[in-house]
Order: sequence, then structure tokens, then C-alpha cells
Amino acid sequence: MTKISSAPDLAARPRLRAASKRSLATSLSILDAAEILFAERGYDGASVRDIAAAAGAQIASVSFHHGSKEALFARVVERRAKELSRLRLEALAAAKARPGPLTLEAVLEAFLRPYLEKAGLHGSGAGDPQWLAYARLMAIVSADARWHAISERCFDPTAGLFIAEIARLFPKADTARIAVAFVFSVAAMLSLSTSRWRIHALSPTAPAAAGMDDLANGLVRFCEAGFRAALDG
Amino acid sequence: MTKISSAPDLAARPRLRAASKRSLATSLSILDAAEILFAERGYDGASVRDIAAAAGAQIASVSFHHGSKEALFARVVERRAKELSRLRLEALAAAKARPGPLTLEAVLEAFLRPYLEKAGLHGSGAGDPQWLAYARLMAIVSADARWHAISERCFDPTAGLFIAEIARLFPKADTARIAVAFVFSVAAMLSLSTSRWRIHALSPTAPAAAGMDDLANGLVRFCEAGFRAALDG
DNA sequence: GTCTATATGTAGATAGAC
DNA sequence: GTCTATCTACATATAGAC
Repeated sequence: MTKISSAPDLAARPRLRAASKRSLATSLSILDAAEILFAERGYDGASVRDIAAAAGAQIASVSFHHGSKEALFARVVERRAKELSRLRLEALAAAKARPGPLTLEAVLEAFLRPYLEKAGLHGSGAGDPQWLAYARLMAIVSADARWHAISERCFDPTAGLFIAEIARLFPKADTARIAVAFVFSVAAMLSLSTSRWRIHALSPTAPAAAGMDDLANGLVRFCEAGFRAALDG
Repeated sequence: MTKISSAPDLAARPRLRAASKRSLATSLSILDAAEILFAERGYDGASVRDIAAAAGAQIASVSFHHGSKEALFARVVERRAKELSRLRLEALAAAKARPGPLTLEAVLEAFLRPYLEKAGLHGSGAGDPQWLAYARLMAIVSADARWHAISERCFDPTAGLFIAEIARLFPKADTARIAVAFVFSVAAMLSLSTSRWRIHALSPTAPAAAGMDDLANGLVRFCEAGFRAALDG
């Protein structure tokens, strides 16, 4: 297994001038291919060679644009983290701006819906295949202690804000319990990316493509009820 | 990445006579080491060489006793699956034998407690390190479509029985919804093996070692409430 | 910035002596 | 059954021509 250094060099080398159009295209297609392959096969399972081949690039271009494999992985994860956080925080702000008191359901929706929508798990449209891969990638990062540092940088700050928001809704609840329920909810959310095959294996009658909205609504209801039960006791 | 064949040879070669004591010990120590390393690093991240070294065995012994790496992985997963299923089904039978009507909570407890207990996540004792590793391994198998076949053999039959039991408790509920809630619950359960570090990262005040029982009880309450909400609608 | 060629390490698997 | 030695393939990474 590759050793993970604690502070990877994120840039291959300092960029001295603006990159050309072609250079940018190469760099991007490498990121896209890496996103797909890391999501499909995991960090160790996806080779830089295969990533370069899938991107239609030379293997040396990968090092040139993104440095080490580890730095490439971090870049892939970081690339969409900001947008996802922005969508979640915007949804939270919108929920708070609505008249009437803020509800737990609204807070959970604000956190879960952007993920589900981007991953094509509900709403209209099939979903961007890159975002679909990214959704799986988040599950990989979340489940592996090796990527703790990346998770802390990319996801935990926003998660912390949502937990704080929920703590305001339940002033008497123990923060630790909120964090536990939050982790359960995230696990359930991510299972839609990693374990949809299991749902169909376990339920012969489960709708194949239809019922995506059902899945998404079911997730929110499941988590909200779970949260209330966890915080009431 | 290694290609996964659809029907791996599980035995290196047909066994013609009883194995010697030393042979059994070697075979076992390889399984134990593989369990730990696969759980820590994943299938691709753990090398057969490292497994052999950790077992204090030669690399050639691994092939001799367990065949290919893929077959070794399957054996490691299968080894404890039977015992876990037995514990779960015994707990379910005991719940049904108790006076009074069977409750959803009792069914979920019967499924979740054996896992939590074996993984050392609640109750007395620190938990067998081998079972702790196995609990992580189950998360790896569940999240990766590559191990679909193993999951189908080892875990889905028992899961199907529990789903059928829940379906009897909620005759009007859609089976597909039960399966979805079940997958959410399993994901939450497994997150206790893969994401406990996240709980502590998100909650500065979370109890470090204490509160294991809290975690376990919280899981059951979370899942039960989630189930009811998912099946009521 | 891109490409060829290569350096260097490690992977899984097995042949054959003991 | 175990052990040494080795085969072959593939991994990451980089040097240097263009």
C-alpha cells in the first residue's frame, strides 16, 4: 500500500504564468478521468496509467499537472467540495429566510438535497456522470481513516455548521448525540451511492430506475425521524 | 487493479487427508493476518506479501493454503459470516419466543446487537480485535460492487429473513421501502466501524471510550424511528 | 507542455529443493 | 507442508529530447 504523507505537495510546481488553453484541457480531462476511476476502483485500485489512458493523456502529463498520485487524489476531492458546500449553505440560508420557525426537516433537506440532486438521485435529469462518480468518491473518503485530513478540510467545516444549527433547534440535546445522528445520516446518504445494488438484491419488487424521488424522500424522512428519536432520549 | 473472476477457486487444491496441527495453525494465522490487513487497507491496499509476513509465514504458504489472493479474501469474509448469521437468527428466535407481540425494535435489536457486541461496540469487554477487523471488512464488502457475489452468499440470505419478518409486522408496507430502510440501517451500523473518527472530529465533547453503550443504543433508536417513518408514509 | 524512454520498486504467483 | 529463488507484470515517478 502507498504511504500517505501528512502534507502532500498539492502543486506539481509553482505556476509562473497563465496556462494555455490546451494545457488546461489536458489538466481537466485528467481530473475527470481520475474522478471516474478513483470512484470505481478506489485509490489503490486505480492506476495513474489507466487514468492517463482514460484521459487521452500521457502518463508524464499527470505528474506534470498534478504531481504525485496522492496529490491528484486530493485535488479531485477538493475540486467539487467547495461547490457542494456552497449549495448546502445556500439551501440552509434559504430555509432560514422562509417565514416561520426553522425545522429539523428543513435543515436536513438543505444538507441532503444538494448531494442527491448532483448525484442524480432525485429530481429531473439523469445526473452528471462526473458528479455521480464524485458522490461515490465521498463515500470512499468518509469510510477510510487514511483520508481523515482531506475530510477535515473539505467536509467537516460545513458539517460543523449544520450540527451547530441543529444544536440551536434542540438546545437541551447533547452535542455528541447530534454528531452521532449526523454521522448515521451521512452514512445512509452515502449508501445510496455505494449500495443501491443491495437494495435491488434485497427487494425483488424494488423499482429499477423509477422511484428515485421515493428514495430521496425516504432518506430525508428516515434521517429526520432517527434524529428526533436520538435527541429526545 | 486486479480483475475479479466470477467464480474463484476457493480451495488451492482438493484436500486428500486431514491437515497436520502445524498446517492448520499456519492456515489460521494467515486468515487472521489477512483479516486485519484487508480491514485496515482494503483489498488492493493489502499485499499478500505483507499478509504472509504478518502471519509469520512464507508467501508461498498463502497460495498453498488458500489459493489466489481473491480466494483468500473470500475465505476471510466467509469464515465468520456463518457465526454472525447464527447469532442474529438465534436472537430473532428468542425475541419471537418472548411473550407478547413481536416489535420492530426487537427485530432490529436481534440484527444489530450481535454485530455491535462482536465488534466490541457495546457491552462489556473491549472486543476481539479479529472481530473488530471483521466488522470493518463487512463495511468494505458492502460498499464495493466488486464483492456483490460474496455479499449475496454471506449476508443477503439472513438480511432477507429479517426483511420478511419486518414485512409481517407491517403488512401494508411496500417491501421495497423496507429494503431501503434496511440498507440505511446497515449503513448506519457499519459507520460505527468506519467513521467513529468522524464522530469525534465533529463533536469535541464526544466521549472517547465511554459511551459505547450510548452509541449502540443510539443506533437502535435511530434505525427504529427511521424505519417507522419510512413505512408509515 | 508534451512525449519517449527508462529507472526503480513492488505486485501476484509458482517451480522445485528439502 | 515449508522454504528459497525467481518469473513476469505492472506500479509510480522522472529525465531529457522536442
